Amino acid sequence: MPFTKDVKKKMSNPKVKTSDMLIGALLRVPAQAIHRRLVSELNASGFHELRLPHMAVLQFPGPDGVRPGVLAERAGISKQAMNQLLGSLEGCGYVVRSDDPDEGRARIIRFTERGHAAYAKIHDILLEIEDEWRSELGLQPFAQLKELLLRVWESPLAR
Amino acid sequence: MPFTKDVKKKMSNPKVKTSDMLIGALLRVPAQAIHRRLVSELNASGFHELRLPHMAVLQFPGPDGVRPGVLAERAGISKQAMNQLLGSLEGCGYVVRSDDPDEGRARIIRFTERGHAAYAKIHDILLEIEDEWRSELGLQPFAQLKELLLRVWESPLAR
DNA sequence: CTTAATAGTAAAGTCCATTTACTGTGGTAT
DNA sequence: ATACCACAGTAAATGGACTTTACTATTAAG
Repeated sequence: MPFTKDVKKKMSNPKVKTSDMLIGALLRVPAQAIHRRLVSELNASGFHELRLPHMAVLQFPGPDGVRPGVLAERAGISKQAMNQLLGSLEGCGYVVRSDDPDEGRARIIRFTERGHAAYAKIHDILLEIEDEWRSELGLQPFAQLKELLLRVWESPLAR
Repeated sequence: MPFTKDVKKKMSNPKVKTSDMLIGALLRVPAQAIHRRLVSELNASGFHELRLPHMAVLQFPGPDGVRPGVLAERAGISKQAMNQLLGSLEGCGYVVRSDDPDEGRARIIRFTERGHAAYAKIHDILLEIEDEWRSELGLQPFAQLKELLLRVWESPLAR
């Protein structure tokens, strides 16, 4: 009875100027919204074990064929934390940890069928979100936004 | 089926097309980078108690004069979680929780001097980051990027 | 063969957030 | 007015997630 499904109420939004909003908030809020939506839509699609932290593993470009240490570095968490997440995902049947045939001390993450399905679903949801953004912003401005963000991605700013 | 075959091993792929990267990753990576930098620069500037979760409180437009419940809603966490963070910040001397003179059941968060200093520092760091982005992208493209993100902010996409 | 470096793992501890439950205030309808 | 209910905030227990510290196993260098 307490805490009904938190429905986002209207945040009273008095006209804001570009100069008021700093790039931190401008990036953070929509990124967070996408993140949350990913999890809730995945849960609704039968992948009910997946939680927000698991997204650190499923992040682009995905864990398939990658070593745990690399995944940890990508996500910006310790190897131990990543290993725990991988254990959790392995327990739910999304990935398997197999030995690297070339290096005895290394392991390699592989998707299971279920893992592949979840990753494909994430891709679908993201395409869906892109469609919404495209119709809200317009085709050309949206392309421009992605282009600008890609320039950021390729620069040292994103490190 | 992973959605790209060519970049699954190495991130060092030099030429990436806009269509390959989805908006989720394009937003997430720089937002994360900013977040981490905020914490580490704050720590280095004498605010050594501040951790990543505390940013949920210090997020724009800040907690000064706001009620706990509103802060919780902004950050997308429960009132209890927010209350715990506020308790932590109060313990470190960043904020105080005072009673609302108008409504007996409400409380109001106020910055201490130290809190104001930390918030100002965050603002400085963000301005610093904006400068870097501006010189990397160019003045006009950067303004365009912020303008586009502001349109997203004002739309239902960011909810 | 010894030593050092690397990849991964395990256990303990800490920090954070959710669940559940409670107090106190404000409004409203009988 | 009393009763009732919704709302703002708080508190304790629980569970989850990440870090620190420490360990094993493999590889490479001397």
